Amino acid sequence: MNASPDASGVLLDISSAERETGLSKDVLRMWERRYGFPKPGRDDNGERQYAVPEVAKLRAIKRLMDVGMRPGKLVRCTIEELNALGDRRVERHGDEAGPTVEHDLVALLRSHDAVGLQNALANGLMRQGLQRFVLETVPPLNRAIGEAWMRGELQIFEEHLHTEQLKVALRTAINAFPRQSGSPRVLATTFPGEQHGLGLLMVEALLVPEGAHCISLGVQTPLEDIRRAALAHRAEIVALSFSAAFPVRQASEGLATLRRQLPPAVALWAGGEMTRRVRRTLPGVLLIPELAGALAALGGWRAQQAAAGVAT
Amino acid sequence: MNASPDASGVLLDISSAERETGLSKDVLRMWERRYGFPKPGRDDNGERQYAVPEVAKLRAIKRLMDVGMRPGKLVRCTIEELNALGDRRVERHGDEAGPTVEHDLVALLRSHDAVGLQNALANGLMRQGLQRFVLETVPPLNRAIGEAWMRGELQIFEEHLHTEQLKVALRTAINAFPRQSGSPRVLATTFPGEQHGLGLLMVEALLVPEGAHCISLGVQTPLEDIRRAALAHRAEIVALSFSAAFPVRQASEGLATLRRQLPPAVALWAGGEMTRRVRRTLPGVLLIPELAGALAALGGWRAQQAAAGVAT
DNA sequence: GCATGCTAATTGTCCTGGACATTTATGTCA
DNA sequence: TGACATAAATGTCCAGGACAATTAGCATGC
Repeated sequence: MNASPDASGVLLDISSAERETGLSKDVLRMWERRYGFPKPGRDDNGERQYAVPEVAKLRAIKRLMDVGMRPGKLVRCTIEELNALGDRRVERHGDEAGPTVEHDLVALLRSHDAVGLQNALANGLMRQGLQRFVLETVPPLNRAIGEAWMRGELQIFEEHLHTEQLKVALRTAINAFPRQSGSPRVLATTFPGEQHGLGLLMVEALLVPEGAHCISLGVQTPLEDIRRAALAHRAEIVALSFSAAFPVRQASEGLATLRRQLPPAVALWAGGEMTRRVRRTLPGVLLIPELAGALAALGGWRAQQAAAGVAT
Repeated sequence: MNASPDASGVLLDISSAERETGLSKDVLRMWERRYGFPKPGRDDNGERQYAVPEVAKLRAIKRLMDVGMRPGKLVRCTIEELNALGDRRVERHGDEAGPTVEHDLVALLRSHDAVGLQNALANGLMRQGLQRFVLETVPPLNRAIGEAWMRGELQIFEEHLHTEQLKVALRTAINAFPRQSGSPRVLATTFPGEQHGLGLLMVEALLVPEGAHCISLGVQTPLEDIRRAALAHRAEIVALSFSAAFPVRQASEGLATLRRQLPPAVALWAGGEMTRRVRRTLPGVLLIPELAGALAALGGWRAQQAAAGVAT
C-alpha cells in the first residue's frame, strides 16, 4: 500500500492526509493546483505522498480557517507564523485572570495521570456544582487545551483522553439528577458530519439541573430522523451542537430545512463554536454562541410559554 | 443548494448520499458507470440527484457488503431481495431460543419510551451483572436492532437512542467499580474512521470487573498517537474495536504498522464485527471476533505473564 | 460618515473518463 | 487435494474543466 521506500509511514497518501487534516481530497488537490501548497511528492505510481511537516501545516491552517480566516492568505505563511496567529487569538481571548485551574489541569493531562485527572475533574465539579463547572471551568479548559495542542505542547491522544474523562465526569454528574419527567422536553443531537458530542453533554448539564427533560440521540443524526424523533418524543425544543470545524454552509442549509419540517411550535436551538461564524440570520432558529445563552434561552422559552398560557 | 424543484429535500445531492450510505462519492459514481446503478437524476446544473428509495437500496447493499457480500451481485437485486438476504442471515444466527429479552427491548424502543428503556436496561444490568449483561444480552439486542432497522421496522433515530442509552447504562455500571489501579493496563480506542465507540465500552465492561485498568481514548485516535499513548500510559495491552463497516484493508494495514511501532512486549488486540472478515493472519495481533474472547484473552495474557515470571 | 448595492476575486464541490493496484474467483497442473 | 497462474471484479487516484456560492472591495447615494 504505502509504497514508501522506508519502513514506517513517514509519508502519507492522500486518504491519510484527508483523515489527518479534515480537508477533503478535492480541496487538497485544488490547493495544490491553485496555491502550489501543499506540494506532495509522488510515488512510482504518480500518487501524492504528503510529508509529515506538510500535514502539520495543513492542520494548522485548517484550525485557523475554523475560526474564520481565509485559506488564500494562510497558505503563504510559515508554520511559525500560523502558530503565532493562533497564539494571538489566545491572548485576545483569555488571560485576563492569569494562570488558573485550567492550567493545572493541562499540566495533569501532560503528566499522563489519568486517575489524577479524573479526580481533579470530579473534584472541581463537586466544588463548583455542575452548572458553574460547565460554564466557568470547561470552556477555558477546552480553549487552553486546543491552543496547547496547536502549539505542539499537547498530543492528540492527550486531547482525546481529556475529552473522554470530561464526558465521564459530566455524564456521572448529570445522572445524579432525577430524570423521570420534566419540562420542557429537549431533544439534543448533532447533524451528520458533526462527530463532537461534548457540546451535547454540556447543554444537558446546564438544562437538566433547571428541571428540563433532555433526550440525547448522540451525534450524527440524519435531518429526517431529527424531525421524526422530535415528533415521536414530543420534543418542545430541538437543540443542535456544532463544533468550530463544521461548515457554516451545511449548517445553515440544514437548519433552514429542519425549521421548515418541524412544527412551528417546536423551538430550534443551535449552539457551539460554529455559530459565531454565521452571518445570515436564520428565521425561527435561535443561535446560542455562548454557553450561558442556553440558560437564557431556557428562561426565555419559559417566559414565553407562561405569557402564551396567560394570553389564551 | 438543493435546487430541487419542490420544497423539502426528497432528492439528495451526492454529498448527502455519501453521508447516508457510507459509500464514497467515488464509489457512487463508479457503480453508476459500471453497473448502471444507482442512476440518479440530474439537476439543471448536471449534478446528481439521488431519490430516497435509491438511497435506501444503497444502504441495504452497504450493509450486506459489510458482512462480506460482493456489490456486483447485490446491485442487481431488488430491495426486497436484499432484505430477504439480510433476514436469512438473522435466522442462521440467532433464533435458537425464541423471542426473549431483546424482543421486549426493541418493542420498548419502538414505543419511544426513553425513560422506560433506560430503566429496562438498568434493570437487566443489575439482575444479570455487568459481564453477563454484556456477553448475553447486548449482542443479540444489537443484532435484533440492526435487523429491525434493515427491515424498516426501526428508524435511525431509534437506533441512536438505543446506543446512547446503552452507553449511559454501561458507563454507569463501569464507574461503580473502583478504578484506581489494576493490572494489566489496557489502552482502548479505535482507528481513525471508526466512529463507533460502543465496542470500547463493552470491552471495558468485561475487563474492569476482572481487575484490569482500562484507559479509553474514545474513538478515532491516529495511529501515531495510539503508539504514543501506549508508551505514555505504560499500557500492557492495546485494544482496538472495529465495527462491521470498517474496511478490512485499512484495518490490516494499520494493525501491521502499529504492531511494528509498538514494543513487542505490548499485546495488540483487535475486536469487533470486522475481525470476522479478516483472512490474512496478522503476526503479533490477537483477533477477537467473539466478545467472550476478550475474557479468554485476558486469562491467556495473565497465564503467560505468570509463566514468564516463573521462568525468569 | 455610514448604509447599500454592485462587481470582482476567492473558494469549494461536482463532473468526466482514464489508469492502475489489489483482491477474489477460476482454472490448471502436479 | 493443494499450489500457482490467470482473469474478473472492485476501489482509489489523477487531471483539468466548469460552475455556484461566498466574501471583499469599491462606488454611489443619503
